[in-house]
Amino acid sequence: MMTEVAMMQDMDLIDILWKQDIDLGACREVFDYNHRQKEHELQRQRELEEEKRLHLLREQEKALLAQLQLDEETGEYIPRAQPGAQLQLPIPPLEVTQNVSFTDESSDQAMFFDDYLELLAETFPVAEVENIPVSLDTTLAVPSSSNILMSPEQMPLPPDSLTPGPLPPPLTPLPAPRMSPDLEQAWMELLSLPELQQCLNMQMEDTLETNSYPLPNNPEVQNPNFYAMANIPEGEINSSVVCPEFIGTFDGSVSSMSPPNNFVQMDSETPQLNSNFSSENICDIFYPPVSLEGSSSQQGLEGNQSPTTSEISNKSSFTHMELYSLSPGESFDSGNSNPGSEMPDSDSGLSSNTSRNSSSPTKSAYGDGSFGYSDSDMEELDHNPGSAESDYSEMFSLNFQPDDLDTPLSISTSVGQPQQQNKEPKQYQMELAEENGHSNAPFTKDKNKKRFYVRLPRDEQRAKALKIPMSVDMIINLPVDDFNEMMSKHQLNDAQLALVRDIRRRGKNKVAAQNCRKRKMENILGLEGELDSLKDEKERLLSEKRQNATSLKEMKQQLNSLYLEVFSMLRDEQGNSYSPSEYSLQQSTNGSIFLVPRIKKTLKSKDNHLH
DNA sequence: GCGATTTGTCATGAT
DNA sequence: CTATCATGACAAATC
Repeated sequence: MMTEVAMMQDMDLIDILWKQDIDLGACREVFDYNHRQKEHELQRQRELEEEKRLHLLREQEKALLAQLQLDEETGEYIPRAQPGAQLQLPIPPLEVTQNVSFTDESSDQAMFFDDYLELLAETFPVAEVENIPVSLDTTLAVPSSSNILMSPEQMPLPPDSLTPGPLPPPLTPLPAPRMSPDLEQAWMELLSLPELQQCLNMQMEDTLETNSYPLPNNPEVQNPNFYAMANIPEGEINSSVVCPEFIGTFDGSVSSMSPPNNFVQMDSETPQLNSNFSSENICDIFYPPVSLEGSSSQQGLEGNQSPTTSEISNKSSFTHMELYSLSPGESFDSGNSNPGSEMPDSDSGLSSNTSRNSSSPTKSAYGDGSFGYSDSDMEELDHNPGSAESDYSEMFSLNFQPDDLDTPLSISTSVGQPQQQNKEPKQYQMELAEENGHSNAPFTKDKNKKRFYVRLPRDEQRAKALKIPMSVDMIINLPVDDFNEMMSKHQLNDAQLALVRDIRRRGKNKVAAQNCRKRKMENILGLEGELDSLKDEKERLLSEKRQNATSLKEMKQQLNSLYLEVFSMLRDEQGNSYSPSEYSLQQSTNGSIFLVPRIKKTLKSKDNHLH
């Protein structure tokens, strides 16, 4: 507790410094595409200033860290038993500063990673599409500007004493980003969706209005951050870049993670607030797990690591730990994920050398709790590009899917989360890709890996992702009047409205399809029953026919026998019997009976009639 | 792994 | 014109 108090004080100092930085000129303009070059210059100047500030901060933090030691299990800082060991790391303090600044930004209450994620989720959909490219450019143009807010570690550039020795190695070896061009292209396509743009614009306005952000004028500030955050997944590497410390600590893993150029640049370039924000978020996402997990699943890896690296990791984790300890990790998961669960993934990622490490943590953050979102995200991208959550999940999933979820998954499992959760994002992405019709290689690749989990209702996921304030049941089942009334009560952006309409349409159509199939089945059953009855009727009639034929035949026989009997009794004038072959008996209309010769039969009958 | 069935969704036409 | 319903067709999921 004592340590926390000290930390808070330190954070206040950092916060002040940070605000100063902001005042100095960390403006949204930095993100503006047009202002890139200007910003570039400004950033260089800022870098110098930042370095100075960083030194001050480092000293302060060092002092604090010297007294504090991170408890891996609890994630809390406690008075150091062995102060000497950790002294070497100035970087961790930097992270602390970041965290502090981060918290300060949010407000009195430290803004926790979860909060940021939520904010991201809310704002991202709104974020202007334009910002994205801008942010990228800016990042490229001004790599160092972020330093002010960002921990020096994050900054790739500063060769200063600030950067610890371990950092450089991982960075340099970083292979080309694993993100395939296809992924980037897919992502760009998503971003370029008109719906997404609308969403982004809409939400941007909303966020600006609602946001009590310390920076008064810069909506972009947030956007870039969010954007950067959103993009992070693509550039898993970026995260590593952003938080070189951890990377450095983790030998192979970090190296494996190659930050995409854009992402790296983005991180560095993002304006102070943004940069800090994004960097912090990223760091938080990735680091916390490391620090927390350090003992558990990653131990093996850590064990391999040199003691210095382990110490570094611990220190670095310090900031993250604080964040987690302070911030309710649960909130973090937009869906339901627990910070701890998330942590494992991230840790696994970090500890594991796989490039996904960074990505996995992010995923876990979203995916664990909200894999449901992943689907929604997928679809949201289709329908609603704006939803931050969806973006997150997608981005992560996209980034990670292609290569290897396996390793991270295993790690995550060690942490305690089921692998399935990790896989889910992929699956959702798959769906998304398919649904969207963006059958980019990354998306379609993994068709083999199909969902093992029970799929959550898509529309509910979508609704969650877009934070639609009513239940899907209500959306679907309310009468038109009530539905319109409800819609009028909630101010929804275009994306939300479109989604609500789609949900209602799909829901009703689903019911209609069910009824239709039910009716069809009923019709089939009815027709089958009718067929059976007709068959029975047929059988009955045939049987009756046969019976009638039999009786008819019998009657004919009786008649014939009777005829012969009568005929045999007839005698002519000489008393001879008539031959049945020569004569026949016929009855006239008046009832009299005539014996007619067969040959003359007709003639006789005529004669009889004539007479 | 494959085929059959179920289910969700979309497109389209009717109401 | 819009919303809803009905239904065939398709694809994914499930058995």
